[in-house]
Amino acid sequence: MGDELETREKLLESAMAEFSENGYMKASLRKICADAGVTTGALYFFFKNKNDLFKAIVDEPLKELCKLLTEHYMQDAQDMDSDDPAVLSAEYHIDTHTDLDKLVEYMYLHYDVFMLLLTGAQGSEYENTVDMIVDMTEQGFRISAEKAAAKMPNCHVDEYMLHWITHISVDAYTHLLTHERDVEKAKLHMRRVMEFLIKIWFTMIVED
Amino acid sequence: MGDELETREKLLESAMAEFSENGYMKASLRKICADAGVTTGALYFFFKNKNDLFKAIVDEPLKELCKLLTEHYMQDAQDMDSDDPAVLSAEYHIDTHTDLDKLVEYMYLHYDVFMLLLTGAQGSEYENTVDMIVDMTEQGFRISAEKAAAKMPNCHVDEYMLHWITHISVDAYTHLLTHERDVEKAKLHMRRVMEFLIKIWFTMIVED
Amino acid sequence: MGDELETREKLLESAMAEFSENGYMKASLRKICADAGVTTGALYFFFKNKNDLFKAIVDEPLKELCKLLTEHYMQDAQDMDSDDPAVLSAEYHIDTHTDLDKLVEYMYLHYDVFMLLLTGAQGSEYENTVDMIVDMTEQGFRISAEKAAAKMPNCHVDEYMLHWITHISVDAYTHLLTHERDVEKAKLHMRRVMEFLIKIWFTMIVED
Amino acid sequence: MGDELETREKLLESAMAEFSENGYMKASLRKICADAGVTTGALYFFFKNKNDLFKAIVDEPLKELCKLLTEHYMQDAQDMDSDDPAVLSAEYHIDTHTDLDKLVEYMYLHYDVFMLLLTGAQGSEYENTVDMIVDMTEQGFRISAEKAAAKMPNCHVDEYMLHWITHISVDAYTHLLTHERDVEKAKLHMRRVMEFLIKIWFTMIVED
DNA sequence: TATGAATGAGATTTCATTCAT
DNA sequence: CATGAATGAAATCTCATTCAT
Repeated sequence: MGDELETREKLLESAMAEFSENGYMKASLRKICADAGVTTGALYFFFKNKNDLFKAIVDEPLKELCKLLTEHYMQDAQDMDSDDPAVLSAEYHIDTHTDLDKLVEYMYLHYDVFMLLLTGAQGSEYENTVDMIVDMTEQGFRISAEKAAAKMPNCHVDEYMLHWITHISVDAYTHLLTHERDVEKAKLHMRRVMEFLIKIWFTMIVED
Repeated sequence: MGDELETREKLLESAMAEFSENGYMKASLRKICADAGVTTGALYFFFKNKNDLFKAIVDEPLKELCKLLTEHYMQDAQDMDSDDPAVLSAEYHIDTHTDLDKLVEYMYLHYDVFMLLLTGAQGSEYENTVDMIVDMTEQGFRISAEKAAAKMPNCHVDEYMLHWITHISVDAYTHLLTHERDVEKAKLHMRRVMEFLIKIWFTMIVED
Repeated sequence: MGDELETREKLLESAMAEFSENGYMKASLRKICADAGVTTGALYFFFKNKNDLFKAIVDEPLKELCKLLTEHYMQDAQDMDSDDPAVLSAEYHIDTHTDLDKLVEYMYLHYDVFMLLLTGAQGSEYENTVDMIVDMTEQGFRISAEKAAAKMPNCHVDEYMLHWITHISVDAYTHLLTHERDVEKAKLHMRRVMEFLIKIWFTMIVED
Repeated sequence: MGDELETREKLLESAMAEFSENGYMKASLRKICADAGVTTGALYFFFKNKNDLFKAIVDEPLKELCKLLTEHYMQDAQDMDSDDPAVLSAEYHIDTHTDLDKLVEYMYLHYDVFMLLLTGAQGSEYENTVDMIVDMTEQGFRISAEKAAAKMPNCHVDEYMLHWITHISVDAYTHLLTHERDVEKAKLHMRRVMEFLIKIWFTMIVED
């Protein structure tokens, strides 16, 4: 009993280790199997191929992350509908963005997985994960930004700045993961970074 | 005449294409040779190995870029020695940083090479080029920032913000290359991005 | 059934043939695989690399040979401790060295392997096998010779003659293998050769 | 003037070094050319191919050695025609074999060449040089031995012992070269070795 | 004389994947 | 569920040799 899961689990563990150490491309399935104490046949019983094995490690955490992000951006956009003129101030958003702590917490809960996704996915179907998240984020940002711009006379959203601010906003998380292993410290860093990102955020709305 | 250079040049061309399309690791020397219309032996007459071929493409532009960067950071640090209190204002630096146009111009002059270096060097000896540039930049930033901090009472440089601002400053160039192919537009984008980076820059100096 | 061993065995067979014909260095793994009717991948399932394949052929017989030699030299040295003055006579040793028949027999049992080891190992980790055996033998000879010298007034072992006699003693076996395929005849040859080697043996002990 | 010879000579020198270091097979013509400061084309102007280059180094000394050997063996055989019964004694030959000093001297005059021939010729047309010398020697030995046997009633030459004694006689020179770099010491060693070889020599003549 | 370029065949090794059992 | 065996294609690299100039 449990033996069925054990092999699969052992494979996932050694795959995690190998992928993290060498990245998707250079990772060797042979080594993963050897480390798990099974032969390649076993691996191919549980997983369709190399990519499928990678997916089994990263897909769920990634999906959950996307869910959290979507929720956050939707809330953000909704807030912008408020009549309160404060929604156009950085301070307002700095206060409301405390929910991003949850995001940091989740990422550090699956620290290894996200490190892998962000730094070792080249060659797999996840190699464009960051781009994908950036795209998602950009859509969220655009909606909010356009709502904000509508409240300001003769203003519109500058496309390049939207791109770039989105990019560094997402990138801030990658940077955090790769430079700070401690969750609590990470949250503190991120709060300060977020403060400045929000301040910059409004600069993407420019006069016509 | 010209035949002497032709094969080497053809190899460099098809190598450029293959490396750009597939990245260093997945690039196939066979394909490079086939595309150049020669045998693998010919390649090994001109280049020691795969890495050496890559180096032949990227090394010189990279060296020149580093030179430009070093010069810029040295000038920057020197400016900070001025008694003019304006050196502590963002505006001053926004004006003096127009020389970064030259950097953008140089990068776009070798657009393909820098795209390759920044996005496809994994597996080669250049896989840490971005980190290396970030390190260089961080040293430059730290010197200037400490000089600025010395002029402000009870202030010091925050390490994490230094890291992060350095990172996004360097990253801004990668982002530019990957999102804007036109040099002139690129220069305009970069000027605006730089404005905000400079504004943020002073926020890394915090009260004790 | 039996199929499991077949491929590995076929590979060892064709490897034996190819190594014997061309020596380790010139031997082609491609040819070995082709002769065995499998692809190179199959070879690398069973053997780590070219050297490992060679080892699989020669290691065990070599180890056994070393064991036999060690036993012989230890017995020899022990005999020298005897108070019987006959131990200083060639005749005594000619009688006691009949156990070397076993050595010849063992070598002819693995005739091909020892031919390969002695004449075709250049380039492999076994290229110094003969030197190694000579070293082992020299140690054995030295111990016995010094014991003998101790029994003779004002005598010591001459180093060069020790070297040389050791060398031709070991070499006698190589010579035997390369010049006589029949075991029984080989044993007869070796007995006569041994007679003379023993006679020479005492000449390495010279007056001070 | 002399430039023509210079390149050829430089090639021979670096070839000597490379062959000695790596043996014929592993030696790289590229490296030889590089070390000589020329390109492969130059090499192929002076030498037909790799083997021809090797030949240019070793052929003349080898031919001279063969001449010396032939002369020695012819003299030896002639001596045997003497009516002096002393020719059947070891002592007689120990005295007359002083001319072998010349042989040792010649070999040490071309020390590197003979070392190369004896230990690094595998793969070249000279890989059987030792065998060839053994064959020559065997012919010489056989003639002398048969003349000696004719003087002794009911005696004949034992083939295997003839083989073996020939072999170790030739081998003694290889052993000398590989174990003693000093000519004078080498001559002393060889005299002692020769003494015993001559003593053994007569044992190849056995009763019918 | 010698260069510089190029050939073409070969080497060993690694890999993800498949499949009968 | 898992093994052990095998595939087959591809990888990088090395080499002696050739040849136009």
